[in-house]
Amino acid sequence: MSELDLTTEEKILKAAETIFLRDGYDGSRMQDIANEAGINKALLHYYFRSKDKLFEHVFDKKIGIFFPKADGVFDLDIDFADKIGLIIEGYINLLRENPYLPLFVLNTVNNPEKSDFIKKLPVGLMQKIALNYFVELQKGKVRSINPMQFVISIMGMCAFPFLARPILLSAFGADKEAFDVLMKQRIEELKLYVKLILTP
Amino acid sequence: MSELDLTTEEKILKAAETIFLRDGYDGSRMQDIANEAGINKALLHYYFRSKDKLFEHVFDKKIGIFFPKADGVFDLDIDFADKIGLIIEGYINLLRENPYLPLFVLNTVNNPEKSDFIKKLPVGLMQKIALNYFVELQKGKVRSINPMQFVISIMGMCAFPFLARPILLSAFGADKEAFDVLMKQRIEELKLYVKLILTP
DNA sequence: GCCAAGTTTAACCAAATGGTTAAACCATTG
DNA sequence: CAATGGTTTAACCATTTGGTTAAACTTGGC
Repeated sequence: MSELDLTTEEKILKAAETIFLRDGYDGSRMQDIANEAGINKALLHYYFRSKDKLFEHVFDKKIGIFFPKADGVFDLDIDFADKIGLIIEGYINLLRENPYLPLFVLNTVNNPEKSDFIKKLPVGLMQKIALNYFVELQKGKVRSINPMQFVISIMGMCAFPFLARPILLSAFGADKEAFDVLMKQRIEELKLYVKLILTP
Repeated sequence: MSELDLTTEEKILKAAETIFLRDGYDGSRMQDIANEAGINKALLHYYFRSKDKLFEHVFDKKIGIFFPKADGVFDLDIDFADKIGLIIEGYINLLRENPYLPLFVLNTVNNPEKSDFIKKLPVGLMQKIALNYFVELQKGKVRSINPMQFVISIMGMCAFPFLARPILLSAFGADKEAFDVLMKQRIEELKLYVKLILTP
């Protein structure tokens, strides 16, 4: 099935993702999305009634990617640090494929006009990590720090470079390829951090 | 000098900061800024010729805050880890006063239409930290990791919670006050992280 | 008091933008 | 083949938006 075999609805959604993620909600024009999809602007309103509705479709899809499940990890018979390491590896590789995702999600949840969307956030994994940290803490197996701080640190160290990419490229004079190498390297780097931080 | 004693230009700039930081460039209306400043919309164009020009003024001011200097720190006669600790403390307290600053800056530098602004970034401190890390590394005083990774981690762990605030409040059922407590606590938390990561 | 310069305002304008409508097109089915 | 229902388009509409203009207002110097 080639690119041209997509249904109109799929073409619209794909185009909407491209434009919304690149330009943000306010910066996106329905005409731009129509052009990107190679169709008439009125067709957008035929399939999705309004810009808001179309955006919500895109957001609902993307939010599930940004907040992955990773349930299986906690059933594995390995150290807590190794479980976190697996989550980090999966997450950075996910963001390497979706570099604009973090800024898109953060903009939406910080937009006063989109505050309803906050209820939709599937924060289960974040809570699960904090909870498991707490359990390990009780067992005296990890350093005594606030589990919430730990979760924030993990998420931030994974997502921040993708948010600040233009700054990093500018500060360190790197290019796209160098950035991707840096992110691959970062996986092992963060696994080390985690072991250091967790060791009581 | 009360709030009402501000000159018109100062009132405009203050209002523009409020609106641009809250709503972003595309989400901001010149009329909203005029209302916030308590003046006529045409006055905006009298003092600053266009929305772009006004935005640039705000950006130039804010970018200097987001990228602080902190030069003095490196002349102090203390451990490298303590120098980084001081920078972290200053930076988190800065962001506590300017919680919308990180998203504002990241949006601007990620905006394809504002790519020129990237040249303006005063990334001196970032480079200085990386360089000093490298020097310490030569002396065998810190763990052997990539200095760039270290800088990214520090920045990310400081700035990310302010970017993801709505997510954190949602995930952990916290309120504004709890968040600020968490950020104050985070200063000591990050100082600990740094010591752990740096110790060879 | 009055002139000149800077300041502020109301009214206005053209372009952009989200959305609508009615007609044309096309594929399926009786 | 023609009727039907879903699909696509061009043209159109109302509102919003950044920006302009010309007149009114204020202030400082003579």
